[in-house]
Amino acid sequence: MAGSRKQYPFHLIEPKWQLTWEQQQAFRAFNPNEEIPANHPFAVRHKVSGKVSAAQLPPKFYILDMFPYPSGAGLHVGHPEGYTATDILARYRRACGFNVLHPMGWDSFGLPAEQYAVKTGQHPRVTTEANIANFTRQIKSLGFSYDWTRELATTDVEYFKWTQWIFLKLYNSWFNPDTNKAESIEILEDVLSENPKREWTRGEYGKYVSGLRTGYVLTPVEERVQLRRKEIDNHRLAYVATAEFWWCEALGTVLANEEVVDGKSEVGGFPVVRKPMRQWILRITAYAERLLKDLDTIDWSDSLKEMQRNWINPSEGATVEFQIDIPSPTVFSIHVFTTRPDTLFGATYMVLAPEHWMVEQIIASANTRYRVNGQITSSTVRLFGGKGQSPENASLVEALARAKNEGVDLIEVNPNVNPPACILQDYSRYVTYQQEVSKQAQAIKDYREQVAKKTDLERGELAKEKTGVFTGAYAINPVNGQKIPIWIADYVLGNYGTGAIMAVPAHDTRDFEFATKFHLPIIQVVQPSDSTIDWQGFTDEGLAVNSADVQISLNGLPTAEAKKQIIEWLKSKKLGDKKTNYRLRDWLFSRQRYWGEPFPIIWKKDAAGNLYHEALPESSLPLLPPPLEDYKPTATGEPPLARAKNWVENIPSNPGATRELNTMPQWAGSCWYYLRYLDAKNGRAFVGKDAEKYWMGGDVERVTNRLLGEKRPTQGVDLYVGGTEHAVLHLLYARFWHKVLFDLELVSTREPFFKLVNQGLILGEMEYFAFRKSPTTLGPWISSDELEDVKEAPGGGLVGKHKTSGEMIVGLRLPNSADEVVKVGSHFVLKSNPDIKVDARTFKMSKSRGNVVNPDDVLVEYGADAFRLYEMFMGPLQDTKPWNTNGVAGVYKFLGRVWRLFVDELSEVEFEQAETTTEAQRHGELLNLIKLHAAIKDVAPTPAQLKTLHACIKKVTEDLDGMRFNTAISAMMVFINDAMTWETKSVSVLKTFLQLLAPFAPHLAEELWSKVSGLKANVPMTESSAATLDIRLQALDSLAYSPWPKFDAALLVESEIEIPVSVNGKPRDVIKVAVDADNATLEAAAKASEKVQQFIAGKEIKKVIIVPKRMVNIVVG
RNA sequence: GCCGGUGUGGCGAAAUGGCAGACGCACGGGACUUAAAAUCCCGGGACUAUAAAAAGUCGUGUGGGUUCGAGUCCCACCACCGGCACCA
Repeated sequence: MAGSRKQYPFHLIEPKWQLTWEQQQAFRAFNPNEEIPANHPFAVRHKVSGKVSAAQLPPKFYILDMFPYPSGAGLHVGHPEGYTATDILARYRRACGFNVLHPMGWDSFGLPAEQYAVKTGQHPRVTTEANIANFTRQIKSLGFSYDWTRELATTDVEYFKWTQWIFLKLYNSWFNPDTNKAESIEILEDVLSENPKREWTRGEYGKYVSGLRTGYVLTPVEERVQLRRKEIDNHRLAYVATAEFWWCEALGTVLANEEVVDGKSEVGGFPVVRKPMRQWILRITAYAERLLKDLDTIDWSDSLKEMQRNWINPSEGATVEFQIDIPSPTVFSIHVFTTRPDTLFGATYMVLAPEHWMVEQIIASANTRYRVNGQITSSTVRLFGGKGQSPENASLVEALARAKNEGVDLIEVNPNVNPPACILQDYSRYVTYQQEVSKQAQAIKDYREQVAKKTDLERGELAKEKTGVFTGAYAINPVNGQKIPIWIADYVLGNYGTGAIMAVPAHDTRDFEFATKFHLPIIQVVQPSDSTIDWQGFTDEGLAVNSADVQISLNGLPTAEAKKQIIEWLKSKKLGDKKTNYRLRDWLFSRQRYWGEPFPIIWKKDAAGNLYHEALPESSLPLLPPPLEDYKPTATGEPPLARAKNWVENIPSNPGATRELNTMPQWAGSCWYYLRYLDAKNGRAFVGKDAEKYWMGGDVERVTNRLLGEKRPTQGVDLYVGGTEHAVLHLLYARFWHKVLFDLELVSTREPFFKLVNQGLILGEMEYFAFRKSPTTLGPWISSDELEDVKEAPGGGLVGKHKTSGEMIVGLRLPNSADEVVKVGSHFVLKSNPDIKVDARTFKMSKSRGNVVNPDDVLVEYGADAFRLYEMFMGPLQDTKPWNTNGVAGVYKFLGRVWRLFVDELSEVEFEQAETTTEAQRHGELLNLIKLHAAIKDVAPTPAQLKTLHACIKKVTEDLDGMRFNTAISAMMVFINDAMTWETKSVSVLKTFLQLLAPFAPHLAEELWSKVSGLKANVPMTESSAATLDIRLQALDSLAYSPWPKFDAALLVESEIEIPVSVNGKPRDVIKVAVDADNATLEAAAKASEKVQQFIAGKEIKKVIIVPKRMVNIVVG
């Protein structure tokens, strides 16, 4: 194809129209009360200008792309796939009369720019801006109708100022479980304050009041302040917790889980250790239920919704409290979560996660003893809750009294409950316990160390065998009083449920494996309905057996009923309750990076020396990152920001305080960018209220989409298109922030994205592989059908197992497949040796494979319109599909046919000659040399032409509504194939066709539109100045804003139609009948057919099925 | 293992339960040309049969079922792709 003659001068047409659109600001979207210039095509089309209210504007259509990370590699062919789809729909909706918002921006914080900065010392902003410039050039060269006045980058100071502002909103809010929404933290502050502004003692805030205001009256003031602060901080939507991370001493940095392989750093293979670090976390789990439920209100694909559901993953079950059997001063009971409370009778042991806080308590409990003889000692008081505690507590007084009376000599105090609880224990039992636990203490310690070294992967999918150790302690099964051992094992995760389980080995696969390995008892409590199934390891539902005690019996109950009854029983005994657990974890929100939004947080010390955090006021935003010379983390593992000592320690408003050193993750900026587009230049708010209401459809009056005539409200972004890689994280995080903003009445819709479509992946071109024995020594060829389990091999080839010999055979890629491969029958073989079949397959595009297609190259050769058209013609938007350069040539040829339908060949030759003799700058003017084709005339179209046109309008319109771009394009090809045969071509028909083509190939359509429009000088002259007139003329006849054509069904009606006739369901002939022929006529015509006669002659006709206008089926015996 | 999706020519694909393969690529043939490119026209599911045409049989991953009629609906299975994965 290279070097061949151009199908049409796209190299001149495309820049010309891109410049025109930019100068006209043709695709600017207007907000309510924004000044609309009278000569803008939007003003002309909708007859509005000046400042116009939301009610006077046409209905909105917000169509959004997932904004890209501007990487150094530039645009990938996958980006324009989604962008073209949204652009086609934006242009279509604009033609339909909507006020279309179609913006673009940059998700520009990110690791690559920072890594480059670490290497070179250059500020990441420099790289980022260069990359944005390159992306902008590439995207603009594709002719998308973005409103560039709303462009934003998450790294813009004026943008991340508001990202920080939203963080402050999260920091200053808490989730009230009673109202099921976020509320201002001020409410909680007031509830807990010594002198509340309101009386909060009753209603939903009662528990906080009694917990902190009345329960701690005896503690000193400064401690009360501290406790209150702790209570408040523990409720914020943005909170601080200490979590463990992989720390690599040699690299001086924290590593992500994926960067750690086999306990060593992926880069360099240095040792890594788990290190606890202070982190910011967002309380997304509070929204788990709403994030799950509201999925039902939005129009996303099932698979996408399912992915989100899986991620949140609710499981319904119950919590159960197990008392610890052994005397211990601080541990009284362990709570577990189970989805099978009905199997409680089968719980034969318990397992704690190795990192469970109670494990330490168990070890510690063996090393301390508290013995009292009815006397208050200093240690009793310390146990009780620290200095200042008073022995006046009723529970303690009573316990002491009983200890004296009953001669029991040990008191346990649990200060973890409020008020502290006391129970009596037998000292001799305690000693036995102590010995047992001490024996296990070393094993526990060793095991925990061993587990800490494992990666999540090793702990999870790679774990072949269960491991664990006995703690020495026992618990009591509440339902039957059985004493069961407490183990620790890493198959129980610390961060799910309560971090502890009741093990029911008979009916849980994992517990069964563990119990088998460690010889723990296995008791059947569920009977499978099919008695041939072994009950051991049976995890399905059945009937409860062996599940009775004096207090309750579940025997004979089906699982569902057994669950219900046991939960009721647990509830009545205050030992447990129904509970839904979510797999969703809180969102770790801080990163040890430079190139991210700094937290508007400072750290202070109170009088007692306790560190606490405080938010900076909104007025201090934006908080800029300090300039640095070295972007690496410090040697002590502090984030890079710690290098800016002056910035960190010298805070004018807060002497003595220090700044938070972490930054926000890349997800932060992308959580709300779709809101900023609505009002991108607003300096006073993250988004203006009117703009937000109009574009998000939050105004109740306007939720019914007038133009679409749909009853369903279209709230939020009307269409959001992007890749599946963001199916979970980005889309979940953004929904979470949106819901918080909704609760705080900062946005007016519950969900951000009403309709969402995932574009499919574009794979590389087809590659062919031939197999041979020992390829390095050019061994004999082996046909691919002699192999099985053929897989991708490192290095880009394939490897498979020989079916008979079992030998591993390597397949090498054939670099010149067109020359080396030929098709024979249903498969490909080597040209040089037709007995050898080759393997043909496609791969993901990747740098290492060398199969990446660069859009710039395609554009040079075929132009933007062909590129756009091809990406849409490849197949359904959502499907994964391989790239095929020949396919681009195919649609390019189609555009050439469109061009040749319109233009005069001689004038084109003239143009081409002029191009060779004229200097390059003046080439654009030469387009005027090209004349319209002589066959195009201002005449009435023939009925046949009208039929072809209206069939095309119908198909394209319906396909656009259904986002079936590939079939819309084939409909246009059908039109062109037909139109090429017409002797005279009506301008009106061709103009209408250009309107259909315009969303897909806007440059070519505009160029031809301007040419055919010149044919009809139907615009009346006015007295306006020449310049205005020129713009007005353009605006009046703007293709982008010309109303979308409507098809006339009456024109599509045929007088005669062909319908198939089948005999016994097999099609035998086609008959031509009048369109309104009745059934009798159809039947007669069918039977009269000669071909049909051959099959029905002499046979009994049992039945004739007639579907009017569709088919006739004759059933014979 | 669990969940979701997809299986149709050599390839990308199309078909409200009603003529399977529209449209395009690749391929083959022809026209134009000194020639090539470009363009225009024609032909392509497999098999049987035939000089050719007509014709027939089989065909939408596999096996069943519903129906006058199934790529489409139902049941079971297989393969591939994607997500989750010791989540109690």
